[in-house]
Amino acid sequence: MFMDIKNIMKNKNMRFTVARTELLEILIKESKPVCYEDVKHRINMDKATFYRNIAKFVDEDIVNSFESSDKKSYFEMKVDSHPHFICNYCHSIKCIDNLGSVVLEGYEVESIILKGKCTLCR
Amino acid sequence: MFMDIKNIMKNKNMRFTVARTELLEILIKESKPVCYEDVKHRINMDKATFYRNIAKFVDEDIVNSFESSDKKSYFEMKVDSHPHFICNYCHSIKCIDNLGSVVLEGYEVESIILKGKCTLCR
DNA sequence: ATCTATTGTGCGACTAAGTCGCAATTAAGT
DNA sequence: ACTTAATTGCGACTTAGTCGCACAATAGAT
Ligand SMILES: [Mn+2]
Ligand SMILES: [Mn+2]
Ligand SMILES: [Zn+2]
Ligand SMILES: [Zn+2]
Repeated sequence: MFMDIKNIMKNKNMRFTVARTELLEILIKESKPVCYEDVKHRINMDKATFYRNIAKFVDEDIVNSFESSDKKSYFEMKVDSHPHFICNYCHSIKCIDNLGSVVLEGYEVESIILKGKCTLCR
Repeated sequence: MFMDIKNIMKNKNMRFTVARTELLEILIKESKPVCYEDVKHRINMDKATFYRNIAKFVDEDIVNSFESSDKKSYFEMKVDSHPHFICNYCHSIKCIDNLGSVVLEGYEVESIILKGKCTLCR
């Protein structure tokens, strides 16, 4: 795992730093998308450092991002890309595995977000 | 149309005001989701007035809302609800009509957002 | 038509997510 | 070890959206 991150960095021509290692470790371990607040709660990382590294990860296709109904951005590793359900009422985010593939002529669909009322809220 | 808005307000037990009429007229005429900036560009309406009225419309199920990749909220009349495609690169929003219905067991899906690369950006 | 209770509007101050410039630090190749 | 370019952390800044409050407008009663 430690070695994995070092290799990812090498492949993407990015320097192997403590901040990036800690951030990627959280993203890899976590099974849900995380926001800056989530990361800050676990490790000491500056806002700017977080957002700049995340932007680079997104740029390098390592990480996916989307905006939730709580007006914050959430981030997740891009491996095993899947849809997400966001509750408009409690703002919880659920990863969805059992949804047929959605194809849209002319567009390159990178992520799918379903919004509505979750199991607990209805 | 003018009468329609008055009736909507009556049915929802909301006062019939100039601000609400102007805002609903824009939402009804517009064929794309709009943000505050879009509305401000067309009429003189205070931010607080806009967001408070929009929140009420959303609450009363007249209007749908979602967050775009430009970190702004967009709003659209709830009639003829349909999915939207948001480009992660140019942040354009397209209304999608030709997509099969998505059903998710246990959840009440209110809106569907597809994100990715639009026709122009790829 | 006027009066009154209640709701809506506009303004300015505020909040909070995210960005930017800059000086200090660190990674990585020689 | 040395050098150079990339990265980090800090504080200032930007901007979408919220809040409190004084004033204005609505809708119903008289
Ligand atoms: Mn997920
Ligand atoms: Mn639409
Ligand atoms: Zn919920
Ligand atoms: Zn585009």
